[in-house]
Amino acid sequence: MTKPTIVWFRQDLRLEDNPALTAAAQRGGPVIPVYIHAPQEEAPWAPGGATRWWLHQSLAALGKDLRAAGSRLILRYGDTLEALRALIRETGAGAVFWNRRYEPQAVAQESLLAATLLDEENEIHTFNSSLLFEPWDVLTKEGNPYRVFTPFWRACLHADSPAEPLSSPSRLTPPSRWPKSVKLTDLELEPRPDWAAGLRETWQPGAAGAMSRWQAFFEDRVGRYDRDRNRPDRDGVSALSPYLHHGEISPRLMWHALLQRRTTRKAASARGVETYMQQLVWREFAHHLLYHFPHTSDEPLRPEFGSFPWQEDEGQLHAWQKGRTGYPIVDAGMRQLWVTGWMHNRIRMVVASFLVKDLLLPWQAGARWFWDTLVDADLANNTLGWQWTAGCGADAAPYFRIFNPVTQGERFDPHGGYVRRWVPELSGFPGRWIHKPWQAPSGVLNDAQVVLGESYPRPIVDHAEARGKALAAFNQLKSARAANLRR
DNA sequence: TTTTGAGTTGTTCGA
DNA sequence: GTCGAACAACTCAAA
Repeated sequence: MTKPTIVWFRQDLRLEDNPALTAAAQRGGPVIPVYIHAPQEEAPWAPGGATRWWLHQSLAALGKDLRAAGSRLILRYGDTLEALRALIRETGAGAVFWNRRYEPQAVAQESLLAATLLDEENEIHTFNSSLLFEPWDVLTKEGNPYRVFTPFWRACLHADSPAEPLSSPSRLTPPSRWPKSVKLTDLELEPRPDWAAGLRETWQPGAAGAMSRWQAFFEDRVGRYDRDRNRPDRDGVSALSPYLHHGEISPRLMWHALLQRRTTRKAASARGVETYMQQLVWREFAHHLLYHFPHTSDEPLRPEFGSFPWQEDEGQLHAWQKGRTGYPIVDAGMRQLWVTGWMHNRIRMVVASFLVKDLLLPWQAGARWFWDTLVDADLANNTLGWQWTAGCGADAAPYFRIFNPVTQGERFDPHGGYVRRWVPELSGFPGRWIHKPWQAPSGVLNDAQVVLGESYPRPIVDHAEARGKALAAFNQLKSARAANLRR
């Protein structure tokens, strides 16, 4: 009789297209699904508050899905190696299967685990469930990792297609006796005091929620994604990022559906489909970059940025975090993040540019805040996004590209619907002034019952002035580098 | 080895 | 109001 196989779940919280689970099921013996909560092993990037809330709901959903397949989800906490050893001992399992992760801490942890477990005469198999391509497979002709998106994108399109998605195993053989599991609440993932009301109203974590959101997006909206994706006042994006991060939907499943749609549908929707595929490849790019440049979650990819004259200002950082900068589009984004654990991508760029270029605060401070507040907090995506904005990353925005928060607001939230939704004290403001209330005539302010500096803040910096300072700071960096080169 | 073409997402200024 | 140019070189990837 085949010994039991342990399937160690992490960021692959689904049954469909889960290679480790399917392979374990195909061995024919009992399958023991387990999740081990060990945040100390992820330091300094242990899951933040919003992610932990999400994880709690997702583990509940995964447990339910496993029960429907005749199985269970065993929960443990503490040291991962010890937990796996204990399970092997308790169940007589002879093998541990898992889907790989690609972040530096996870890679190091996995190689140590694999070596130890192999040494103790267990069978180990690892799989790829989260990426379209392996980071070591997409390389330039020189054999180096790509640092520019467009050639990376072309290389992905020309590479062998990722494997077809696997269907869920219909039934998982249970062990003769289930090992003990702690209760989900024992993992203490949910916040106390409970601040998660906005998250609950916004999201349905878990594979079922992922699939219904994906299907709605794929049927109705992906065809005009190229046009609608920059409009935070519309439902133009897929909002699948938290599901992708936790592996509740398979990027391969999405990729194959998109590829097929691109070749069979008319040209009008092809552009939307391709633009969305590029977003999946950006996610891929981010993961490959962090794999190849593991220090970049904390340090700039371009070393000269190590001497950038970042400021330190707790008050301004706090105003940014809480959405009280006086720039409505920035404040709307930061409050959407605080309430829902998510922010529209266009607005992420706007608030990030504001932190880094208007306030000259270090991108790491922004990355850390996002890490704690986003339900989709993903080390690779977060790192790429912030380094891109700051100009110190791969294929980064040139330093003189400084977003004007008023222009961005007027262009992408032209009627002010997004601002009114998230900044209720401006809900009576007319569209013409909503992105620059400090310029509004006093009659407009009176009608909207807004007293600047009281009910809504005045701008904490003057953008034109801040822009000048940022350009000067970047110039300083440039001359410092030139001096270094001469030395 | 050298050369060449190209690079997610912007803003401002002046004609 | 609209348009093109300037912003500033630099690095990457491929031929």
